[in-house]
Amino acid sequence: MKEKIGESLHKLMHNYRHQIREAASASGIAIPVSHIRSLKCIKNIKNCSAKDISERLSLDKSQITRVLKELVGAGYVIKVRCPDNHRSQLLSLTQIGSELLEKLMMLDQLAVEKMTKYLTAQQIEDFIHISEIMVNNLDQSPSCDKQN
Amino acid sequence: MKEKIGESLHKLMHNYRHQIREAASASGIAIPVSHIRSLKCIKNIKNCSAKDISERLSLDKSQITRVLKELVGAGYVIKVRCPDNHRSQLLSLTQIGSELLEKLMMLDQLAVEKMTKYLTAQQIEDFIHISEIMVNNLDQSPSCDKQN
DNA sequence: CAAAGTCAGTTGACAATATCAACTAAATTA
DNA sequence: TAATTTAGTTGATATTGTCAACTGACTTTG
Repeated sequence: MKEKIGESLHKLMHNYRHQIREAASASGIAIPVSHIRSLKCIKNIKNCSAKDISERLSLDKSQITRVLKELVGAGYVIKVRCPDNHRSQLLSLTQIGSELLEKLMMLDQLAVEKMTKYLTAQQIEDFIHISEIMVNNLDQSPSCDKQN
Repeated sequence: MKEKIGESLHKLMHNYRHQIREAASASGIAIPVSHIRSLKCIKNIKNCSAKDISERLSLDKSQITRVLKELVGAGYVIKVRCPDNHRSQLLSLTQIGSELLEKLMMLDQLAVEKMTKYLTAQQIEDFIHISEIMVNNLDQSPSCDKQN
């Protein structure tokens, strides 16, 4: 049984991402998933910096740099030098960035609704809980001393 | 709560794939995950064709063509024209392909063991079951009439 | 204070995964 | 036989992931 878990995850992930992209593009929004995830971080993290996103999403900081470059370029996000620490820079959503994210989050919610059809709240909760346990089990990987 | 599911999945997937890659490369094997998944298909599907892999893994057939090209080039897989249907070609593992896959599957099993630590068999089963429900919920996507 | 180290972010290079469209050759069917 | 379908290939390109070297700003420490 256990050995099916890997393929289940791959497939689920594939379908979920597909659903998100599809829904966005069906609404005339063309934006990669990583951009969406980054936007969410900026909204949810107080005084969010690039590093915060990188950590929250477990993505390489170089990837975040590039995502932000596009989001800033498109006018969805602005960077402000952090007044008390010139190394980091505070990110915030612009007006249109907020509006975009709002739409995207609605679409994401629809995707989740569709995905979790036939499931009870308890099942969903358990699922997330187990996911988190597994994430933690893998996180303290012995070869993960790098804290980038 | 529900809204956390997306990020949980992303993170879990990221860690799981990382674990697999890491374990393989720690054993001196350098091979992408998609190659491993394809090898598994060839082993598990009787008279496996490229199309079978593409369907089983929900991957684009062009991706499979390329993966197979490398696996054949590396001597892990051989293609034989299907005697009764010259359009398709039967895939099978070579000796070293089988040996490689055997090692890889052991590593994968270790990864799964690590990932599912602290989880009961029941929890794992439930998790997989719920995953499958969600996969199905997303599968009959209205915009998925393409049966590539 | 100045050299050495740390930290946040950037850049370049590249590997791996995903998507789409046009194409070939073989098989089906109408 | 002509039209269509099927399996696989190829080319192009987008997205995601990884690594290493680098800059500029802070911190530590001698």
